[in-house]
Amino acid sequence: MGRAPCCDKSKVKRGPWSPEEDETLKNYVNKYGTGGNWIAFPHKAGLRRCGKSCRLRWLNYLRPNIKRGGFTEEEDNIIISLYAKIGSRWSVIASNLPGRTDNDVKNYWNTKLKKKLFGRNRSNSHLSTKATTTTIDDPIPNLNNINLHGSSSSLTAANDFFIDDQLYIPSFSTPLTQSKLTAFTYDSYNLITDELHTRSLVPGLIQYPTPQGHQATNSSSQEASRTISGSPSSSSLTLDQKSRLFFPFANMGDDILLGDFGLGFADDRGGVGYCGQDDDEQYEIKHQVHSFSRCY
DNA sequence: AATTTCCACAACCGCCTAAGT
DNA sequence: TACTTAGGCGGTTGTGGAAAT
Repeated sequence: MGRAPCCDKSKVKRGPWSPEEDETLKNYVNKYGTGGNWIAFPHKAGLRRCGKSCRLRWLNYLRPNIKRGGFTEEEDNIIISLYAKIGSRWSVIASNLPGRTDNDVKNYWNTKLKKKLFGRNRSNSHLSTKATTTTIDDPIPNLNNINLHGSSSSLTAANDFFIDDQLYIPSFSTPLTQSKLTAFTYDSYNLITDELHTRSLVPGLIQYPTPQGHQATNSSSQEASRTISGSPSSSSLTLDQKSRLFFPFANMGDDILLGDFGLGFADDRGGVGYCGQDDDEQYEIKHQVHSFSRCY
């Protein structure tokens, strides 16, 4: 049995708010406040609306100091950076943007910013835009929703997808509108790196492998369940090498977004350092990092 | 000019969580 | 401790206007 509805849908008005309703809501809140009970609010204020609807209308449009439209470059960068770190937690992202609401930020991301970054347009709008699906045109997937499987033993085609038990790299052609993700397994690690280095196929990312059999110590069972197998030995790697991600074609100073990990920048060798203080922490972080994106 | 398609965004739905009892 | 409930949140849908055909 489902949850009881918060109000009788047949007795409340739905759809767009009229100026009169807005005025009634505003006047009541200005006089008496919200009363701390949105469910009882519409009755007290004389509105034939669901309490949730009143709350949303007030929070997103009628309360003072709401900014509408006209996102600045700086706001764009904050959204992009936070999205890469925490995914689609719009309320958290919005809390970092004074005057912006979660709904506004979410709509802005879905309709403009994502396209601005990844170049979706009418000609390719057939590509999925479902937020719960990680698609080839969305190089910063929501890590909470990733549940994609597939295997590939060699450099894959762009549409061959990945995730569990595999490392993968995003690759970029120029311009960014051609961005795509390319997956590879540990088994194909050498092949990939050789391809990247010798043929300069695409600007991309190389991640050093974790030692064979190493498992994340993360308490999350989802993360910990990602057992790495078949990885080449890393005994020849120095700690410095192990602690870096390599963007062999990045320019020094390039900003690079690491999904679920944060913002880094390429050093003079195109490397991006981990934040981890010790081996275990670095490996733990490594297991959490599943997406990468150049930030333009 | 009429129709269709696309886009932006307001609003809704349903799930989760914290607080109250 | 278990249950109820309102608030909060993210995903999705509906709608009006703009653009394309």
